[in-house]
Amino acid sequence: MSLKHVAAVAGVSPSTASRVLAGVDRNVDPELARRVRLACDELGYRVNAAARALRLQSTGSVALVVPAIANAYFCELVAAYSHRLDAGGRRLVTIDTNETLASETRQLGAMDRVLVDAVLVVPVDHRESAAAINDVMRNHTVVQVDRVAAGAGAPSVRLDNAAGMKLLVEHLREHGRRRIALIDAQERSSSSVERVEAFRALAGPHDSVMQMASFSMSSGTEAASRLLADRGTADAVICTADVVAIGVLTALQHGGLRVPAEVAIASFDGTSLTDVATPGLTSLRSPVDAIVTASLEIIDGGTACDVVVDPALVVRGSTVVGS
Amino acid sequence: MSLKHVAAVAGVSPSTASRVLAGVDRNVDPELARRVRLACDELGYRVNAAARALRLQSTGSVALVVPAIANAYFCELVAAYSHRLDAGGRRLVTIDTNETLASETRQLGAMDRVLVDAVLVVPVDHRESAAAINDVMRNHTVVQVDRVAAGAGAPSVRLDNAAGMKLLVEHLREHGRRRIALIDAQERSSSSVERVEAFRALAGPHDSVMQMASFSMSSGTEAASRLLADRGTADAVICTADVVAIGVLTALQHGGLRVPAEVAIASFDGTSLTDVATPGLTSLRSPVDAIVTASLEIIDGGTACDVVVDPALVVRGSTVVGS
DNA sequence: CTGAAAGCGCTTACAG
DNA sequence: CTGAAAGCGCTTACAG
Repeated sequence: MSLKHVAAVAGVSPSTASRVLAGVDRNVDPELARRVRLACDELGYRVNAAARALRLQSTGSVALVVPAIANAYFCELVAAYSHRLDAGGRRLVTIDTNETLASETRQLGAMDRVLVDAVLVVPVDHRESAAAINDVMRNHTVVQVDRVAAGAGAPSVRLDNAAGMKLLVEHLREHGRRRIALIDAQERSSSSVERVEAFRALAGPHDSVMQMASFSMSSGTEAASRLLADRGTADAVICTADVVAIGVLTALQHGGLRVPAEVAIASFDGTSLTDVATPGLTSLRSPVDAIVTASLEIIDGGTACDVVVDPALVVRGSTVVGS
Repeated sequence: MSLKHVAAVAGVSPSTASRVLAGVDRNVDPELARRVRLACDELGYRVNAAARALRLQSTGSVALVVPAIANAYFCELVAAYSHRLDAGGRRLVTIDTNETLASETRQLGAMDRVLVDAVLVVPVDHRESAAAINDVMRNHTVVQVDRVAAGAGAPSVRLDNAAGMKLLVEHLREHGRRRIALIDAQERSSSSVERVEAFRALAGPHDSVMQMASFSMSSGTEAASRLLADRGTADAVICTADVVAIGVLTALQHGGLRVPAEVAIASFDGTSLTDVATPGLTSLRSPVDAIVTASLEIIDGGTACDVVVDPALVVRGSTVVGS
């Protein structure tokens, strides 16, 4: 099962066997190479990951530590990183921390059992996540993505949440909305903190904030039932995740409210979910490709900077009739 | 950065330093232990994953290779495995193969760069995936989950798809449906093959099958628009994924069809998505916990058997008024 | 072109 | 209780 066995069967030294398998060093007698490959097939040999990584001091893998892949936005991030790394002969391993600090701490603490060159992390908590992140940094290149933890020494790539919120609120104001309900979740995440703060700064006396348990469609339906309970309180809704917005949209419609006539709905993220509802969902498209590019550049280039990317407002029928 | 440095700073041998850090072997002079821990903190030392794994011949990690985490069912699987392993001091690393054989082959081929003890794989293709799976088996304990590939030598844990389809069809028939449209995707997956085959065996002259591109809500909305185009063709829909069913349900309602009065909708999976729509979605609840338990038992026990689990029909308002 | 040797960083019998 | 030594499986200068 080891290279030594293969070499023995092929009648060569481990050095030669290694050269053949690595594909490096073209200068190997074709006949010997053939024997090595034959021996591999016979023995069902596969190189040992740990030994190889120990020797090379590198792996081709990157970890992405996300709070919850059930959130469509993180799904999109996973897909984008996975695709990009795959194209470059590397791979992504995703680790879910279930939006809990305890699990995040455990998972980051155990990164020394996972073979990766770098760690991309979406911190669960805007304060408490710092310790675990600083810990992983001892061993790994780390980049904070989408969210940050105060006191964490890792570079970051994130959205300009304040600018995004401003785009959404101004868009709704332009269309006459004066009673906007912000529906948020995971209030301990830095993005929530930033968004809620930006919203309050722009809010008028009739605007309000509602906190839900999680970024999920069911949070959306639950928020909608509260909204329906005091019908008329809100003439617009902003969700901090489009997966929530989809739930809100369909549930409000079922409750008999006309969208956007009676209630306008808009959200952050702008994943492909914005297409599935009727009407389409006005959202803030996150430049996922730019985020992926910037964070991988930090990892590969070793430059430790903080990058802020701009969202773009995409107007659809959920806020403006016929869009 | 290595244990040798730590030992040097603490004024002990690497052996002693290792004993202190591993926590094993309580018989270490408390004073030496203190010095070792101090040195660790000072130097920011963290154990090297590759070296440790090479020495111990084991890691505490398990890989789950899924076709697409955008499918809510796989999200649920990820969450369940992750939670269970986390509780046992192990961890899950998830790898997405994007429902393509090429990516799956690359990812499985590169499992020798990822540090895991075992690989749980949901094969993309019911035939072509076998080669890559047999390859990984050289190095790893492998279990096929949810789908299988013909010719793959790995044990498997899966749903009784034929029984599930029978439950759904009979339920719809009992409620008078005679024109059932089966909406499927990923027809090269073993689960699709089994489900479509079971459906055809039960199908009458007015039942039909529609194949979509992917398991996503947008596939559902697209399928719905086709259904609406020839209104009256179907009086019931079975989706092979509930994420698709949610798309179908909301889009059909927007198209003016009453559910379940004019069209009944039911699906496989039974994830938490079944709650978010109105009416609730009748579905075949997959026993995710049983799947997780069975597959981890195979991994841990080393027993190589094929396990088939039974789905349970959960009736909601999408097929029977008021359920 | 090929092989013997060193070494990646760790852990654990083994001897003291 | 502690340390010197061996070895996990691989790769790559180095010498030939």
